[in-house]
Amino acid sequence: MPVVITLPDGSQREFEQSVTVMGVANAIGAGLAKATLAGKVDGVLLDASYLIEKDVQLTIITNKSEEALEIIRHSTAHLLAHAVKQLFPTAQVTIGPVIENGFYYDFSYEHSFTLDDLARIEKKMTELAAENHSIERSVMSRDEAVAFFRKNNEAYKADIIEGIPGDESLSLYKQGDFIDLCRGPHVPSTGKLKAFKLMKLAGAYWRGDSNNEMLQRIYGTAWTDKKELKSYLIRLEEAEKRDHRKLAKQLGLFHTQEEAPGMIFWHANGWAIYQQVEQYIRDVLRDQGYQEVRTPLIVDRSLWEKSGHWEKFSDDMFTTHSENRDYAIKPMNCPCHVQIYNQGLKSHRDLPLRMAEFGSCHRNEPSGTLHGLMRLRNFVQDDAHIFCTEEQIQSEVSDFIDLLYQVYADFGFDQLIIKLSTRPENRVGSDESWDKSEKALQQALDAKNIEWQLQPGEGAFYGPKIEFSLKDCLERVWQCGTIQVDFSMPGRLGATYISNDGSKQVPVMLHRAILGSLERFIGILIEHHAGKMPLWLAPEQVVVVNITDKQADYVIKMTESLKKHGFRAKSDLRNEKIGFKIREHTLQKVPFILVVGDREITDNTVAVRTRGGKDLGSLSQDSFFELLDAEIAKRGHSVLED
RNA sequence: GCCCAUAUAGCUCAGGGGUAGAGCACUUCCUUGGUAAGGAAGAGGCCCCCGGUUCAAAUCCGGGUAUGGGCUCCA
Repeated sequence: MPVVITLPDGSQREFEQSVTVMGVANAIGAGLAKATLAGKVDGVLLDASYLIEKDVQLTIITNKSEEALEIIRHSTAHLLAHAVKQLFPTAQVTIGPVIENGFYYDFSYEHSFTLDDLARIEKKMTELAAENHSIERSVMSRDEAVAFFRKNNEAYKADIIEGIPGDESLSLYKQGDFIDLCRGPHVPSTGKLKAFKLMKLAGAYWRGDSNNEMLQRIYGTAWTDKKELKSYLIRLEEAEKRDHRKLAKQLGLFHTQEEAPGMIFWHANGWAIYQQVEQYIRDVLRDQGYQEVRTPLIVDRSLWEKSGHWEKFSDDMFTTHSENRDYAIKPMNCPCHVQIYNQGLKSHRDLPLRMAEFGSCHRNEPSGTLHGLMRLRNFVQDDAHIFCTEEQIQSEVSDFIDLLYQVYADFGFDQLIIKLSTRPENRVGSDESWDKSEKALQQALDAKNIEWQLQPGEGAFYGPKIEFSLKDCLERVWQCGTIQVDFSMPGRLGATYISNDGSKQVPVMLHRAILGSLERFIGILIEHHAGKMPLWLAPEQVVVVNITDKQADYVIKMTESLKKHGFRAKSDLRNEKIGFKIREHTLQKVPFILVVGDREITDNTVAVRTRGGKDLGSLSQDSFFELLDAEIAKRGHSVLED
């Protein structure tokens, strides 16, 4: 039967009979055929070997196509498994998906792979690619496939297939003597895979369940050509230079040590940033009608039993005792806030009541999860709880989201990842309340045209939540802000208010944080700015340097004047050449360097240089102060930056 | 918590069964130099901790701890 193929440019080609994607490419030209990786047939990605039997729209996928990378990475994952099976025949394959910038493959193998093995595997992959094995698709029934993989001692694969409905047929891909179950599509032959690199070894639980065996995961990256690969590796290297732990050492921000794992020793420079952030949020919250409070660090176990945390999280809480009483070091502030709320009778007229605290919390996080400033055992949140009625949830959530966006913009963030997590299986509260509050959260997001992802079943046991996340320098996602509805705790801890009909009611509680952990937020902030903090946050804003000893008095006077005006400034009077001092302060990322020589003294000015190396010329003290004030007022919206 | 790797001077790192190495930083001296490294000399080490093997361990082996990369978890 003749088929008509419509190409992306609208042109049509007619074939006498059914034709493969590759066949069409060949008909168009040998060059295209050589470049063909796969085809998109009526919008569906399929192998180049796919036989077209009816009239279709066809896009030939080559290296230049948007879809090429995914296919290449997928095929490279297979190439990895192929190589591993050749070198380690008793290793069992499991799954090997494509991820951002690459792929991984999980293996079960009696011995641990070493870094040397990794190099050997990569070499074998290169060989297999050079041998240019054709990659052939075939189809099996589910039961055949199970039997096939069982026979080949691939228990994991067989398990995966057994989970697939029995009436479905499955596609298998064969390259050389390696056969894997796969949906496809794949490149036509291993020779198409030219730019890949194995990146790291890691452990990963079978089926993502920590009760299961730990498999060995090999991560790799793959690109359309060597140049792309190289530029990716360079980008990675650059990103690693922005690591907040590295910058913390270089800039003297904080340190950690063995005696206090998961806790931070803030140095003067880091603490200056921290204080700016905290004070900024404090001002914002006060303007938004929050009251700031302070509650104890250590609280009797009985309160945590009442709140339900003891039962669920006692293993993760630090405890202490004295005079036959057990205490927990608080892992969160909310039960204490309810205690403040409970002092004195509350009326519906008091609601919404917004209570904030920069409370220091401790959680005994598992050792393997600690990570720089991002995941700690001691952290401070810009935590607050809003006691309100169910009717007030929506507007409180809406106001909160507006506030959060405003704050993030002030810090220079515009890319947020937003997720809505809904009711989990184990939960408290009526379905009606869940319906209402999930809807309130969703509507608040939708009303602002915010893009968000749904995470069904991922809510807390006491209510649904919205999470606001940012990425670190290596694109890892960290939750920062959040707003959570809580139906449970106010009731458990006896919070009530008198409603307008005179009856006692239990308020709803909204847990909310804009930045989340200040430590984590500052970590991301450091990476986001690569250590070059915007002027309002910079630990040292200005350094005044003399050229020779002659200008020392003028420099000291200038520095004092800067300090008096509230700027963070210091003098550098060391007996060093001006170039040396400039280099040092530039590397320390001080936003402004003021150079004072005899000329400046004569003219009563300062020569202003930015850390980006820009010369702003000689300015009078007043005009420089104006420049600083204007720049500070812009916060993260600055355009002057370097 | 689990898997893998790492731990040497203040920092970045090299080395390796028998006096511990470099660069930068630091101290002192010389130098007073106009926009990213002036010169010379000097000082600096529980080679993460605890065991074992060995005539001898920083080095090899075992166990801890911390850190890094993942996985799981995250009120």
